[in-house]
Amino acid sequence: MNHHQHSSSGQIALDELAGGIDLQLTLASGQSYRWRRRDGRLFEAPAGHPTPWYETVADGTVICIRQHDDHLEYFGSDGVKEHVESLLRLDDDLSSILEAGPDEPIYREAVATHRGMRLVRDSLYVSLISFICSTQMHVERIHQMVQSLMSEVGTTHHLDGRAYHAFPTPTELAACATATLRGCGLGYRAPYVKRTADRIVKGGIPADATDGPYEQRREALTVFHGVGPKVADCALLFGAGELEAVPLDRWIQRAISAYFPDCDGDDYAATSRLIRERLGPYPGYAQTYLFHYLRTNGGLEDASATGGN
DNA sequence: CGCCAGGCTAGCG
DNA sequence: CGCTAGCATGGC
Repeated sequence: MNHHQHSSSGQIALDELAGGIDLQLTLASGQSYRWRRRDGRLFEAPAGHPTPWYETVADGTVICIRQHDDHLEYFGSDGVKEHVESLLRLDDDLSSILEAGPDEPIYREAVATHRGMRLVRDSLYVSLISFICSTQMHVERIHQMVQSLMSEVGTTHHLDGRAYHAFPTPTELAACATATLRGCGLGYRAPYVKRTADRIVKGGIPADATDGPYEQRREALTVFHGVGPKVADCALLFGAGELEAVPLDRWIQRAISAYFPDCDGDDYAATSRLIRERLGPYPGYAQTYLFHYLRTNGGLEDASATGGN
């Protein structure tokens, strides 16, 4: 299949992107796990520019992209440019979004350290399965699991003699034996993924999970096995462009006790409301900066000790 | 070796 | 309802 696809390529000047972009940071910050770096070392910073190629397949379109000093270079099958713009949220005015964030020292440190990280825009389905895999797991290993699902179960596309793997469709996942999914490293999450894929094949994603108020959509997504409020928030933020969503994972919970103790509510929904009020007009963006900063810079070590002020 | 990782489910009281 | 043991797996 996909025999002679037309290829397409081009450039996007960085000064056309308000706030610029750090491609490596954006694709290796634990938001999307569908990207493969061609040198196989996604989580090591590249030596310089141009960066290695990053590649994936979305909606049957092969997408390759790398960063130069003053532009992004893309290459792939027809429609690659539109997919790049959408997947990397190139329409976001990053400088305005980051500036509008909360006037909190920990947030400003995170932005100063990781400026250029954009949110991604995957599909709800891809994010849902990816984050079902994410529970009790390191970011690096989530990436291994998803990459394994793509290469073992997903459809292989070819462009100019090179092979690219797509994220498996619900039908492809549902057709897998649980043992196959365990073979991809999913562990106890294998039956969660299988049952969720089965359900999507039979009934799709319910309408109240894709339309309506944010909190209702988060609740609606929990009908899927292996999906609680945190996984639902990740799916909505990274897979449905819901910038209101603030996934309350261990790191953010710790940040709340250390920096925003008054936002510690009685349950997930209550804490979510309190912290969202605190994080400015784009809570999901602020959360992603905090998460990445705390996870990679040990930003909580000294904070809990110096309680005073 | 024991602990931890972008939590959730099931089974208790 | 609220509470929590158990869950697979690999890296440190």
